[in-house]
Amino acid sequence: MARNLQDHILQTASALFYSQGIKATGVDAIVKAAGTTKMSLYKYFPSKDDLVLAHLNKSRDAMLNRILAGVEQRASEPRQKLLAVFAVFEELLSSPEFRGCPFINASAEFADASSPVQLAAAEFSNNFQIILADWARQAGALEPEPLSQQLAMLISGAIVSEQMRRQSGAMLTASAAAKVLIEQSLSHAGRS
Amino acid sequence: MARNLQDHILQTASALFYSQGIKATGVDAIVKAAGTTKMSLYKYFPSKDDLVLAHLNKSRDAMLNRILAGVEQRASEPRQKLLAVFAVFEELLSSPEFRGCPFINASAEFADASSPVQLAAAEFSNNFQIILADWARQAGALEPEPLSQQLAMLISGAIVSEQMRRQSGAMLTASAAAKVLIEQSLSHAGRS
DNA sequence: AATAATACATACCGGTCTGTATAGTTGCAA
DNA sequence: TTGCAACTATACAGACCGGTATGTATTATT
Repeated sequence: MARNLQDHILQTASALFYSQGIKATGVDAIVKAAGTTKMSLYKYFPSKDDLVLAHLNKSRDAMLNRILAGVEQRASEPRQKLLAVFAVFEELLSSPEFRGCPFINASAEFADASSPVQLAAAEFSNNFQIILADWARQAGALEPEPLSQQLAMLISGAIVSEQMRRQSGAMLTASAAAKVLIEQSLSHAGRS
Repeated sequence: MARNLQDHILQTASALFYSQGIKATGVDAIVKAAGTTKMSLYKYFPSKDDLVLAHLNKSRDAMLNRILAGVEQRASEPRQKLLAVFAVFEELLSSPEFRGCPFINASAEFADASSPVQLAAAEFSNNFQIILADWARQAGALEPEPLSQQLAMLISGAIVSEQMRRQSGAMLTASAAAKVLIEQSLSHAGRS
């Protein structure tokens, strides 16, 4: 299954952290689910915090890769990519295992603003928005940053909406709003 | 300060729950901060869960009242009200005590979808959106529900964006997007 | 066959969690 | 003055938390 024990522990912990929450998941539960012992876990991850950060890094990479791959197979032109992102997230939300955004959730669980967890969450948020801004720029948007931030907010909002009330069709409604914002932003660019 | 002990305990707990997170706040900390004892707390709130739900109900009322009052003093016409909501939230975000939305955070802390906490979060989300939909309807929007959902998602998205990266100016950018969406929605209505 | 690395088993540590039991103190009202 | 209710004080129960200590079995390398 897993190439080595370290990866296996991280994968098990990651699934539990996401599905049950980080603070709600004890080290004992991780060890039991992974079929190993605390000693082995603490050999690879000196503390639970280290394991949590590893989980967030892993989730960040997985999420960004999934977004990039999903968009790449759906669209080739920058403008279409901006819309394809919503289709990718629509797919994510429709999974029964969906439990919100790992980073939004982590940010809510760790209140301290100077926590490494908050930093990791902010890092993902930044990376994601840079990707959107690049596409917006390539599409010819006059002001790519505001547009990309707006699209990111629509996606975040749809995620938390769907998290609180399933089957609300939030991402489709968000996608419709995105269409309007993109069109308006690019038509402005065309005029200049 | 507080009219009676029960209210005082609830108020103290509410502040701690919001600023530190619910699971991160122990009953002992609440009791100590309120200057009372566990026995008194458990007299009025049979369990911590009851206290948490009371906190969410209190927050829901406070939030809805603040939104309604803030909008009322900023705008009189429905269309302006839809925009005034963003100004109210902009004010909320600028407070140094801002720590995100109590309901989004609670929803992230309690993973179980059937938890009463999730239900309370969904209830607030519903109430808020009904208010927005009413205004959208009064403003003459052809499809008030999608528009109100989109505005709500922009607000949620701006909240979590600001929570992860302070001073990002998210609510202002969200407000600009709202202007476009409202205008587009109402011009469509005018055509019919 | 000797060695070293890897993982397991089990018991334990101090501390914190929610919740309770028991006893003492205050203030007010009949 | 007596009685009663509200509140306080403190100690404790029982479970769980993150993390550690000690020792053993398995496996691969040399």
